[in-house]
Amino acid sequence: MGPRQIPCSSCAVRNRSVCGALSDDEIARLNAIAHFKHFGAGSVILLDHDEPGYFANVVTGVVKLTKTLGDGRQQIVGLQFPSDFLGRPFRTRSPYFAEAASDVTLCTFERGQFERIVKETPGIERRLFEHTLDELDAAQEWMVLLGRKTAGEKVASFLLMVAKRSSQEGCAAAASLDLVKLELALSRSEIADYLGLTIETVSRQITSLKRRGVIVLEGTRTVVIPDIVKLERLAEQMAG
Amino acid sequence: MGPRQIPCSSCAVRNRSVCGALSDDEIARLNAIAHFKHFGAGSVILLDHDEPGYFANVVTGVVKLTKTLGDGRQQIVGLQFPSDFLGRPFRTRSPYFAEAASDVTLCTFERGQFERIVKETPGIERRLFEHTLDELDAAQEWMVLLGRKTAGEKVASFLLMVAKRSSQEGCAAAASLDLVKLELALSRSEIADYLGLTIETVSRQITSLKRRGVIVLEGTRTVVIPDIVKLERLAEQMAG
DNA sequence: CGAGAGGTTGAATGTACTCAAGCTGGGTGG
DNA sequence: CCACCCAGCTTGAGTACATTCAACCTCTCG
Repeated sequence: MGPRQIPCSSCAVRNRSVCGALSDDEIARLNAIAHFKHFGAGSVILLDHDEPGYFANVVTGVVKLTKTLGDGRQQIVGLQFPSDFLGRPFRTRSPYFAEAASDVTLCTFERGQFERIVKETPGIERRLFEHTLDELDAAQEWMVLLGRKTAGEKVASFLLMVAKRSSQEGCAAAASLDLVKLELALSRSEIADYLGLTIETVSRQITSLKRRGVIVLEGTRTVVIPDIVKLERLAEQMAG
Repeated sequence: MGPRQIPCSSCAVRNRSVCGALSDDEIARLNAIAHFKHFGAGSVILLDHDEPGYFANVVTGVVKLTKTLGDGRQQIVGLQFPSDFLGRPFRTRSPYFAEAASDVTLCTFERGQFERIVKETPGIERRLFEHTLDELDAAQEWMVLLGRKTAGEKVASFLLMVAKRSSQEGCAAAASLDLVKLELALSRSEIADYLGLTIETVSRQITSLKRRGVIVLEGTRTVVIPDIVKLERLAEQMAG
């Protein structure tokens, strides 16, 4: 948990994270308080209703944000990929439970120090604001999925979303759109909690996509998408 | 559409809106560019994918924010009550369709002028940020409802949310919690679009609540809640 | 080789949807 | 003043989609 292992200049998420578009001086100040932290798949990052000790950029891996009802029903309300920012500025309590969906590396900033720097550097606050707006857009987009899409459309939309976020990581290399290959960070049960479905329904829909040749499975977590346009059509109108 | 008809000092939403906690100077600058606009129930406030000409505080009435799928399926992704802020700062295109659910009064700020003032007064940007965080919280809370709650729980949760937001308006007077009376701004069809249900299901659930004495209807849009605690229980576990 | 977690598949069930008819209240015109 | 109309809402019957319950498969790990 020592100081960051790599300089910001060679950080994989430097440009897309809140650190993007900051001046050298601003970066330097953040760098001074940054510490890398590693979390094994399944480990808890942030407790519900807890006061988080730090903010963080996701550097590698996927973090899932979960809300739970009194009787145990769960809903994943957000997935964070590399370059996403973890933590609510100006809020003392976390509204969700954060857990490492895969092995995760975070670039953390101790709460008090971070808030002090933010107060003095308006550029950072602006970046945080933009990230929050992105999160809001994603949440409202997902509301449409949860409220109005069929199980088939939900699963197709989920695969598309993962494909898009994953291809961002490897720069624009995978932007060719043909023959996308992706690794699912989530189990079937987690996918179900993200889509508002049950495990069995998710499994059946994935099988159905496989049978129709829309996707090819290698094992249970590696998905190849031969024709992403076909999948896109299925994400909005399952009939097509 | 002239300049604001009332001074900020006597504005009904002054304290809770983005104008709250601003200095006299900051308020004065906003006031200088503020214009009231009225919208009849059902009229369009903002087109999907459009570049909005202004930002605004909701002063009276309710604004609904809608997203639509290719085949016409709709989902309301947000409801804005008095003191809520309309418009995405730093974004040029609106991600949703905004419509007056009831008669609405907005306190508008012309886009360019507003952005100039925001740039010069960090206090305002901070307030906008806080409002965006509230919106994100609400969206994620609603994701749980859409993904994991039953029809009965959804309708109960909806009534509770309206009760809470409405009682805020009349100060804390209605905070007594006993015998809450509220006016629904939304039609059954709009409630359905907010809850991810059909008209018929919403109607049946409301009827069921009525039969069980949890609510009393006066006409179709006025709801009396004799025992709000009972409704709260139904919002999380319909069995209870 | 056995155990167990994660995943798939099958059959039966149930919740919410669809389709359809009927009701209610406000507004209009005869 | 009443009859009529229409939109919004309610109610009913049948259906479909996703869920539940259960069995089985498959891989990994000890």
